Amino acid sequence: MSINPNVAVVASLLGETSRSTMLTSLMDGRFHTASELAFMSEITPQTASFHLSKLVEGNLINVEKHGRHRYYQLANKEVAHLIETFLSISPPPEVRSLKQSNQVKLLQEARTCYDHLAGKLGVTLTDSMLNSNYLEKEDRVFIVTPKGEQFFTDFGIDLTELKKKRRSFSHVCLDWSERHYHLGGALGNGLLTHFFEMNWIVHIPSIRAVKVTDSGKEGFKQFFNINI
Amino acid sequence: MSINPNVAVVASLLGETSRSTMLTSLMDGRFHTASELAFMSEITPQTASFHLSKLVEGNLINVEKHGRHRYYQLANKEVAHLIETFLSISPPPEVRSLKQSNQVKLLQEARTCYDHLAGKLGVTLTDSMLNSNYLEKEDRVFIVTPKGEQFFTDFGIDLTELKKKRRSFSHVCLDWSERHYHLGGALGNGLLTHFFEMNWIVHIPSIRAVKVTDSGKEGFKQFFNINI
DNA sequence: TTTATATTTCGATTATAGTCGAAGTATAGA
DNA sequence: TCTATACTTCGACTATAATCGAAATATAAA
Repeated sequence: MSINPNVAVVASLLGETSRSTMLTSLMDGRFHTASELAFMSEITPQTASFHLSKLVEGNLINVEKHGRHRYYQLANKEVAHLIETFLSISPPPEVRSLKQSNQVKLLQEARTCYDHLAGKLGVTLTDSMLNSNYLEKEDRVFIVTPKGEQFFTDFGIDLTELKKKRRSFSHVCLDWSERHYHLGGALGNGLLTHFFEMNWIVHIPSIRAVKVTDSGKEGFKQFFNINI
Repeated sequence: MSINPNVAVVASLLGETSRSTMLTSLMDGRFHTASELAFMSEITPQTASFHLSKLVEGNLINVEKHGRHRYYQLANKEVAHLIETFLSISPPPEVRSLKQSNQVKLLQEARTCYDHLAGKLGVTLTDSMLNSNYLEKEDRVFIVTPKGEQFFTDFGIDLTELKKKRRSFSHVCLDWSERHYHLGGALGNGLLTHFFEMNWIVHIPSIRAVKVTDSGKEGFKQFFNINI
């Protein structure tokens, strides 16, 4: 029977890898569904459900039910601030072997973040589209300019089709390893899918890293002025 | 293989009750020995040793070896700030029964903190001694005034004896439930011991709370002008 | 209505962290 | 030198948290 505030109660919620991954994913300030969070932290929906109810119980996140989806969000700014403090003092992922060290390098270079492109390639690509005035950043979303509409259509992306999808069309996604944002949402996913279709990038087995192929190098240079 | 900073590594160190109690105890900014910290978190020295090495490993605390003692301290201001953030958002200890609720009330009223008096009584007593000019607060220690030396001697405390002890003579101890400081160190312990000897206070079994006896009520009124 | 998808609940398994007793090392003090 | 104290290491035990398969529930889509 102690009398001090129980620090361990909240801290233990953050002290588990799956939960801390979920919370870090929620640091973009957006709503995420249970399945998204499960996928991002590489656990089954059952386990995610288990963790999410703990986080709700502990007042670290809120949930809104819409149809069969549950939308989760960080509970308040204090929680976001707490996680930010942790992110700033926490060590980068442990590297115990040459293999892991190489994997980290590959992941830093180019990887998928949920269902769009992240890592240095993701950031560079987003910057390129901003510089070319295909996109304009507005707070937490990216707006496709008229010039951009033309470009994406020519490039082979069906914007009308993407807009139909019942999900965020185009939003800013924060990347805590690069400490910079990149393009997410349906458009981010559309581009990623198209890069795979055109064989510009290929999956690297067992991790989320992707590798730019020779034709990809040409393509990124020609269409986005990116040298890889 | 993730790429984000590993929040869970640090958080899990805080997410265990014994360790968070130790860290909270270290929030007074002073050095504490392994045995002190073991006692405060109510675990054996072996278990404390186990936890303390984890905390050192995780760069949350520092250790200095002097003779057969190990002196532990929070590693830096960032750590202190982190724990402070947690203390401010953490819930008070869980109360699951009427019995526990009563225990919390008793602990709030008067209890021992390591080896001196804390709770409302500890704070009131310290305030009284400051108001009567027996003590003067200077940063993190209390200075005994000439008037205070006279008082403590008359009261039956052997200051010369207490000063001989190889420990802090008189320091400020922070109390996170009262959010206020009180007297700790050899003098704090000397007073506590004397209160027990004179039967002003008695232990309440199984918790660290103490109860003021009838003669204690008279005594505190007469010597310290405290109404209980 | 039927089928597919999102999520939760239940039950069982597994891994591991916290715990302490026993024994060891190091230092202080007599 | 001997004894007491402070602390650590080792080994074993235990409780519990994270995990997932299977199955249930709720909603959307066809």
